[in-house]
Amino acid sequence: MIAKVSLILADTWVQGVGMNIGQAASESGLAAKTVRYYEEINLVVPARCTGNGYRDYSAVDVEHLRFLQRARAVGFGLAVCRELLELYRDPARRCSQVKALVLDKIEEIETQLQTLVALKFTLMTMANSCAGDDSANCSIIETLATPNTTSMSFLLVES
Amino acid sequence: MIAKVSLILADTWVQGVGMNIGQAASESGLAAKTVRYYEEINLVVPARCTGNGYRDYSAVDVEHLRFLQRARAVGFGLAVCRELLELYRDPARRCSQVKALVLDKIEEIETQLQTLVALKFTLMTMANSCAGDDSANCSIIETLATPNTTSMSFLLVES
DNA sequence: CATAAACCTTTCAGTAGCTGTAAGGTCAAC
DNA sequence: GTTGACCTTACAGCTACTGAAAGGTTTATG
Repeated sequence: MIAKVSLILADTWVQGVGMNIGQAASESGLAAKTVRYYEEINLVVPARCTGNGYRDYSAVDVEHLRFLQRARAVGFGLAVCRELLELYRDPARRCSQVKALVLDKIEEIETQLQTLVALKFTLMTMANSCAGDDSANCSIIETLATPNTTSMSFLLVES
Repeated sequence: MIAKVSLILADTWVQGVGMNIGQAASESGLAAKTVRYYEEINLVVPARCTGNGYRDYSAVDVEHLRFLQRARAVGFGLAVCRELLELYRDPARRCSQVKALVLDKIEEIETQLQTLVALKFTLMTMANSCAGDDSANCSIIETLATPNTTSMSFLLVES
């Protein structure tokens, strides 16, 4: 009897209730490989069809995938995305927790911006002082080869 | 006779002529592990002491390591660093080749800057619209969960 | 009904540029 | 002689995927 019931359950469950990975991927804006990867690291773990072993994504799964896609698109790393997703799922979350993560990220980006602006300035200084002709004399190469306090000194700050 | 000569050569060559990796690292501003890595990928390959197998860096090796340190510090990837180092070593280089690499890098940084500015803008918009209090209602979470044409639409450009 | 295209599955390796760890050999000083 | 600071190799891990190989399933078409 038990075996029979199991068989019936299995039969009715061969074709998944939700969608295959391809559709979940296109609906969430992620690559199918990325979606599999998110399962591997336990971010979004779908059900499985018993018949063919295909992944079976529910509407909620896709919602979570889309959430992750957006969180990644604004620059959060996967560790923070995981936190954000947990907060999203948690009805007892506090808004301040979310905001703190965003403010941290803004600060991080601010730091990156300052670094990039400094790099750009240095590179433009180099380029401007360089003839760019066919000779072997190159002020850029010289700057890279020789300690030059004028144009590279501020880079010491980040070391 | 031959064996004897070899032994003499080995004896006179046990202690390297240059310096050990530790000193080469500190003189170039790189970590010793990084210097070993640069050898592994054939960027700077030092001689070896025959006695103990220690790496033996010449003054020229250290010059090259320092060059790489500077090139990395202004943001070049290792592939471009390799090109720059080859140009540095090449007396037949043309200055324009060097300048082209720098101009490419400036353009790349410009793109990154634009991306980061856009991200920062989005995140600040999110943060500003968020109370950051103890309630579960959070406009940031809502923005990430729901397609919001107002604050996230421009991110579609980079996809 | 056969077959080909378009799906799906797993596993492994690779990307960039290191960094950490383990397990050990060598050297200089006290 | 022994302690501590150096050096060696080799392997694993980090981020966030991506590509490729080798195969099973489903669907559309002739």
